[in-house]
Amino acid sequence: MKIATWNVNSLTVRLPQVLDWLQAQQPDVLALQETKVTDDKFPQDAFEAAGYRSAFFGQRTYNGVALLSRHPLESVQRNIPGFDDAQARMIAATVGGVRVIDTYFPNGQSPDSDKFAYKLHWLDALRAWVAAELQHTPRLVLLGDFNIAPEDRDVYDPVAWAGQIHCTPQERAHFQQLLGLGLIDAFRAFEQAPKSWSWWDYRNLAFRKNQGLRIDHILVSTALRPALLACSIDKTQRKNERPSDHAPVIAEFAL
DNA sequence: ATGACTCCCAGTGGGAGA
Repeated sequence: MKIATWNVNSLTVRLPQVLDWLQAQQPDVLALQETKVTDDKFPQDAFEAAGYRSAFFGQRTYNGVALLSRHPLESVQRNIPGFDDAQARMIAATVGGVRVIDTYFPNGQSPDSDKFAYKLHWLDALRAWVAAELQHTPRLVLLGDFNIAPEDRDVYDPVAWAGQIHCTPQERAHFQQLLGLGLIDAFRAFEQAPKSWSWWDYRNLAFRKNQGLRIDHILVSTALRPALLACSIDKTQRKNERPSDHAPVIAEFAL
């Protein structure tokens, strides 16, 4: 079983690439972020023709998440229960007995902004809910665009980024608290090349210079860890003519 | 370097992203 995540930065713009990628990679589940489409405009038929069911939760202009799956999507949950949120940032479903939680963490803008306070509150709510979900379904995957670079080795220039958004001690502490629930960073469960990123700024020829951050993650519960076979970032997508600024991350399981 | 790019909604510019 192959489970992947990809921030597509507008599904309207990226739909042809997503369809091509599904065809090439044949993931069982693909979690999308920043779809930026309302539910009435979600391209459900195009995915169905490609062999994928979908569950989606979007809004105009910003945010928006969706799950594509070759298998039935059960117990679909949109946004964090009990957390009043005007932004579409989470969708979860159970696929083959695995709870799959697709998240688009708030960006946070800068540590002194209201958006940063919102990010921290959102993280509190997410952690509490994921803890409860783990009790209910121990086989769980939490994946998506976390907008957190967990360690200095996940940042191309850790000195320049020290204390900046994505790299603040508060955000990194939250990431560690998520791991503390009984989750493993799938990418770091295997040997990886140094300077592995999942996002590169569109500006400054950042991709060509390999100046990026690793902020897209797949966290796997301890109950599912024995089945985890591999985890990788697909950099080839960034070489498209009109790429997303994020690359897909893929985890493979013996399931 | 106060920037650079891309997307969106807009409308001949500006906000947001990360």
